[in-house]
Amino acid sequence: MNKQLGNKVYQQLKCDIRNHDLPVGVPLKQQALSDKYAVSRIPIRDALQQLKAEGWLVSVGKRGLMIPPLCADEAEDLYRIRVEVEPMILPYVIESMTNQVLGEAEDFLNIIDSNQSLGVLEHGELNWQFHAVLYKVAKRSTLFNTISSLHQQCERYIGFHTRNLGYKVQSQEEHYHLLTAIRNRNLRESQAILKAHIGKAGEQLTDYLKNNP
Amino acid sequence: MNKQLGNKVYQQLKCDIRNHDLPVGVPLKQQALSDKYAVSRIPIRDALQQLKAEGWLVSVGKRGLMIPPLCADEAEDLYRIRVEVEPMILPYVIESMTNQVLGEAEDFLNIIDSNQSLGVLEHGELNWQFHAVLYKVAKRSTLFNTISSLHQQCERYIGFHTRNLGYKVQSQEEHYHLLTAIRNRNLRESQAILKAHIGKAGEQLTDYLKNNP
DNA sequence: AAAATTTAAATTGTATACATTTTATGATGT
DNA sequence: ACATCATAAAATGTATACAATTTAAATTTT
Repeated sequence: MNKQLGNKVYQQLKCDIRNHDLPVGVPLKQQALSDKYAVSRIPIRDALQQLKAEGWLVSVGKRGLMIPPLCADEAEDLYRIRVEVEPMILPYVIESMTNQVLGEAEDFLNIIDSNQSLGVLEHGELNWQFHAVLYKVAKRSTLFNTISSLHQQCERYIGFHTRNLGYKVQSQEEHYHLLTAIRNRNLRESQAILKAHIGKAGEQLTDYLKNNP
Repeated sequence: MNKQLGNKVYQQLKCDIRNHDLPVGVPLKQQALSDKYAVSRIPIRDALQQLKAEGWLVSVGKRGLMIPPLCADEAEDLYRIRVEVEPMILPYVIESMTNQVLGEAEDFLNIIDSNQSLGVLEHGELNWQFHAVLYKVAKRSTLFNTISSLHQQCERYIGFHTRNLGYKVQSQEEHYHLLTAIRNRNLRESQAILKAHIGKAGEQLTDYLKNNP
């Protein structure tokens, strides 16, 4: 299961969708993509199907696949689910936490702090890396995969609220608090911080989307 | 996006996996499946990739895709997530509920009651139909899709606890209670019933799996 | 002119053939 | 006997070619 071209197309398309470089709501044509990326339609189809399975594309009748329009309801649902699900992994995280992993996580935060003018995409990626490195020590693959999937679905929306300089600063503050609570093996507090962290981001994003239809 | 053969293979494979008719943990060979179903490898690959995206198959290194072994931790995580997520849709369900949908849902329960000796597969399907018809009126596609995906991932595990005759009776009782609470537009009670309904099933299943390694 | 039917173009699905990669086998050397 | 490397076999990834389906256009009919 090592699709080289298929994977390349998959990555490229996902990147284009994240950057809003592709038209929303119109069906993608396999032929056009085949020409654009200079590969046959087989790897194109592989990439499209995978993107569909992950929610980056949705079918539009029998006409093909399209990039779904951004939707306040979707963002609201995704963040509200994350608020409930992500804290569920923290007991296992705290149970198995090591100093090495705490260090790795802190490194990600420092990288975000030091690079003042980070692109929206890079910031989102580093943000996920921070959370992921903590979640991974839990060794609960199902919980982790579910959380990871939710994060992926949120990716198209991040950037609408991370553009505010204010958000970035506050978000980092919450990250450090979370890290401290986990280091102290304080489950209740870490869960409360994470809940608030996700909930706040979700509310800001949802408000923005509702006011910019 | 209308794969006729691919879809047929997908359905058949999923059915075989659900019925535990296929060996677990060994990589599937595209060639063998191509011979078995008398179609080329292209639709086979489509089906495999879709099944992988939905968690019915997982990669085993670069050797291909295999049916993942059943795992108590996975069942535990899935049900605990469902306990938190599924009640989230009930406010919207109650808000938009109609008598017609209530009737449809009740029909499904009656079908389960009347057919005394229902196969595990059919019972699971009808059970989901009951929940789905209620959830659908909420018109929250993201929440619904997430719930649906979680249900799908649970499907391989159902049957381990639905074989007990006792469970079926109790489950139906809870279904009728849930329906009544929704009919009365009683949000708190309906959420409590649903939470308990899922939580109980999850515990029974997890206990069974932990005792039968 | 509007609706319905037919025809042509475009698009997707599938099969076959080939290329590439991976895995297994066996030879070689120490 | 064990490890290492070379070779062959198997399996997957990709391209091209063809078939079936769907969409659009054109024609006919009322």
